[in-house]
Amino acid sequence: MLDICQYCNKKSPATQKLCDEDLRKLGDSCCQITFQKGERIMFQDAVSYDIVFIIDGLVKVHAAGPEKEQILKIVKGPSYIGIPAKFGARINQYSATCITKINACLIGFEVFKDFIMGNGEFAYEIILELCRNELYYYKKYINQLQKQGPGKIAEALLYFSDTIFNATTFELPLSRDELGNFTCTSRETVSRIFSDFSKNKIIEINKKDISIIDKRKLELISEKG
DNA sequence: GCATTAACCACAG
DNA sequence: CTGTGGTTAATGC
Repeated sequence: MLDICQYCNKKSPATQKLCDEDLRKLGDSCCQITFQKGERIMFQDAVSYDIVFIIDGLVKVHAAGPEKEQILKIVKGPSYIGIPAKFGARINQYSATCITKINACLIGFEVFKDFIMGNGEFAYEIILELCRNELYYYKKYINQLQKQGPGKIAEALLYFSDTIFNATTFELPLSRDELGNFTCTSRETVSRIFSDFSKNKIIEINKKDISIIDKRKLELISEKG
């Protein structure tokens, strides 16, 4: 039982920097859980307890706005999701819901903090992940403010293709409504742009199965907004 | 003015 | 939940 983390072959880049003793300490505070699709793993407005590490699977990070729930990010494991929650505030500022079945580790905050305090390499890996996140948000911020519909959708499709699935063919993990929310347009706009892209042979789409046919064109649309 | 873009509404499948 | 059509409002020639 104490060795669960030592022999785990799904360590994050940060935990790979831990020595055996620390891994044993981590094992004591860590518990691995499977969540089913649709289950919520973090609740906005609840007290945050643990750092959540997604081993595999897709998670939707979202928060309540004045009118509706806003999808902030789609996260693919391996990735931490509870770090800003726990370090930034006592109360969760966002929720996280599983899009697919996922495996996750819940890590005790104190232990996690001890590693950051005591292990520079561990801390460095965590900072790397947080910085990449921040840069991603900068980019998404500009995308959403300055691009028109087709640019936003193209951007999202490329994101799924390049970052999430590493494939030109994939199953869209969101409904049209959710994709509209994620890209800051409406579900109707998503529908129209999809059929438009399809007519112009940029993508092939059948329900949620998407194939990117003309990636160049998609990149062009995304760049030009 | 006129064209473009996209949200909102409504209705059908 | 989706796709489509009409309407409306904002914005830019």
